[in-house]
Amino acid sequence: MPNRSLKPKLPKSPSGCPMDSLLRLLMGQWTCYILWVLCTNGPLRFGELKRNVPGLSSKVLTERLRMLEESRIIFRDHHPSIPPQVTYGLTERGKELLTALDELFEIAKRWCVEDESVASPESL
Amino acid sequence: MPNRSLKPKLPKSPSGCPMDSLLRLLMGQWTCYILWVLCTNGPLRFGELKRNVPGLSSKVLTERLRMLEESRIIFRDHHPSIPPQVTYGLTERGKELLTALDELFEIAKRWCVEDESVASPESL
DNA sequence: AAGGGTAGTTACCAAAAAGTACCTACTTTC
DNA sequence: GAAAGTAGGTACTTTTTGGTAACTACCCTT
Repeated sequence: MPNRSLKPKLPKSPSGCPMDSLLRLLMGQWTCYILWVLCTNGPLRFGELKRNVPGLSSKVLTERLRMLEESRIIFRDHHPSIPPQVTYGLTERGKELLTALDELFEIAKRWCVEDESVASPESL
Repeated sequence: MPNRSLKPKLPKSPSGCPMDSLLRLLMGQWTCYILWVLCTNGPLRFGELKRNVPGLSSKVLTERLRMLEESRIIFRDHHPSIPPQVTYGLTERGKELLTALDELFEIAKRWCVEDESVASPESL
C-alpha cells in the first residue's frame, strides 16, 4: 500500500497573511493548470490527470495534489481495489477559487488580443 | 549610468496560452506583494518600494520591476537628476489586474476565518 | 574628507525546486 | 511468461532561484 508520506512542506506562512498562504500554494508550477484541468474535465483519476498535463511528472503531480488536498481545494476519493482507483476533483472551495482564477484568465485573453492588434495595426 | 541590462528572461510561454504567460509573470516570489504595495500606497520610488517589502533584495526587486514594466502592468518614470529619481506605479492594466487579485485576497481571508472557527468551535 | 543616499548591476554561492529513473504489488492481456 | 497498467514512493541529479556583498557615479551633509 502507498503510505502517502510525501511531504508537502508549505513553509507555513511565517508572515501569517492569508493571501500569502494562498499564493504560496497556487504559485507552484503546474498547480493552476491542474486545477483548470479538473475544472473543465470534472473529477479525474491520477493517470488521466497526468495524461492531461503533458510534461508533468508523477512526483510533482503527487506533491501538488497533496497540497491542494490539505488545503481542501480538491478531494481525494480512494477505492482500494486492484488495480487501485483514486479520483481527484474540486471541492466547493475549489470551485470558488476557480471562479476567481477565471477572471484572471479573462484578463489574460483580453490583453493577448490587445497586444496582437498593437503588433499588427489595422491601418494598411 | 545604469544600463538596465538585467535580463527578465520570461520563458516566452512555449505553449502559447495567454494564461500561462500571466501566471508565469505573477508566480515569481514577491511579485504579487510588490503589486499590492503599489496598489495600496500609490506610486513609489525604488528605495521606498524596497523598504516596504522587508527581506526583498535589490536584485530581485529590479528583476520583478523589469518584467512587470515589460508587460505594461507598471510604469517606470525616470528623472535623470542627481541623485536619480525613479518612480514606479500601476498602469491601467495593473489596476485591472489588482481587482482580480483582490478577489483572491477576499477568498483567502474568508477561508482563514472558516479554518479558525473549525479549529476552535463555539460549542463550549 | 569620510559617510550616506540615489538606482541599480555584477559575480558568486546556497537553497529550493523540478526532472529522471527505478521500485512496489497485484491483475489483466498478449 | 512477459508486458502493461494501476497509484504512487525513493534516491539522485540537474536546473532554477534567491540572497549576499561589493561596485558604479555623483551629490549632500557632517
